[in-house]
Amino acid sequence: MAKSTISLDEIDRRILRALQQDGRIAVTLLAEQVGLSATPCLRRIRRMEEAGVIARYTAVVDPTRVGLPIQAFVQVALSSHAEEVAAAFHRALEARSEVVAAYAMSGGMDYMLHVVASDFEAYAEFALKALLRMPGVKETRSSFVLMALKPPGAVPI
Amino acid sequence: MAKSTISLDEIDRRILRALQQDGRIAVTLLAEQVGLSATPCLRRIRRMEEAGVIARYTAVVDPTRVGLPIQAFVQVALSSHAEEVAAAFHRALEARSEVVAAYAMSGGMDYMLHVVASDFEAYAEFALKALLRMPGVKETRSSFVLMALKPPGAVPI
DNA sequence: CCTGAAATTGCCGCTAA
DNA sequence: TTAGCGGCAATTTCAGG
Repeated sequence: MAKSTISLDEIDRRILRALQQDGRIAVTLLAEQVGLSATPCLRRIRRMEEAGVIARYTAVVDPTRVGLPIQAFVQVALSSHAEEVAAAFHRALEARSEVVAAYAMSGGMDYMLHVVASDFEAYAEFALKALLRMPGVKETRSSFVLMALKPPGAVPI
Repeated sequence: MAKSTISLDEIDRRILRALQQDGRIAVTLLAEQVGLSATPCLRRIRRMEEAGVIARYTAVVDPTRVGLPIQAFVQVALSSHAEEVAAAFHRALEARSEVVAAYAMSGGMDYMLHVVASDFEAYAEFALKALLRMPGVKETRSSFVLMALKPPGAVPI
């Protein structure tokens, strides 16, 4: 896991597509699909893992099935952009597991957060007690997910 | 993969945590970690897969390493909320692989899209030629990702 | 292609309602 | 007693050299 872009040929891309579609596919089967034998196929996978192209493997858990039916996107503006304030805010985000993704953004608001919660009460607790009290937070704007039309999926390769 | 919420005990949750952390972990090892033998552990995994708790397994590909360094969140408002218009819009979204995630939202804007692109030109092409011409689209507002602080990660269980 | 390890399945035993 | 759950052991398939 390091460095910049490495070059990928068509076979690498096929491997990535297959692994995005099924992260637990057997290497043997995958090799067959991409027209390789298992050994070189595995070598390519390892190479992409080490280059950070494949960041990790994960089971995609449906939040609505595990008691987390509330999802929100929250835009956050900081009052200060001093490095120290930003760093403290980042640490505060790291510590909250409700925040499943966080991005620094261009434009009016400084951050975009993706948050899950078990109910509105839990969400309110997070928004009012945790988020608004994080270092430097000036303003937040929450929008709730009504329906996931296209759940986080594969990157086009 | 169907139905509503099934009940999960502490062992199920441990399994989910481990599988979110490493989607390719060997069942044998996982079983050991959660204090079971492989057979019941695998049975629980299968049960959660079938219940849709585990939606799928995937390799997490870093878009910046595969030539897709531009990411944006786009809010979209439709001019009509007629079911037919919305359905056509949903289909149009499905067809665009740049759209890696899409949600119907509460509040001012109707949708939130997560979009990846190879460069600003490609993004502009998508935004102007594709998105703005999708059925019913009235207004869009794009914000670009400057940095992923917390890349899409595990749901807290 | 080969060897050890893992996944999977059948079968049995235990426990609680 | 029966439904549910866990474990052992045998078999098939896979990972990695």
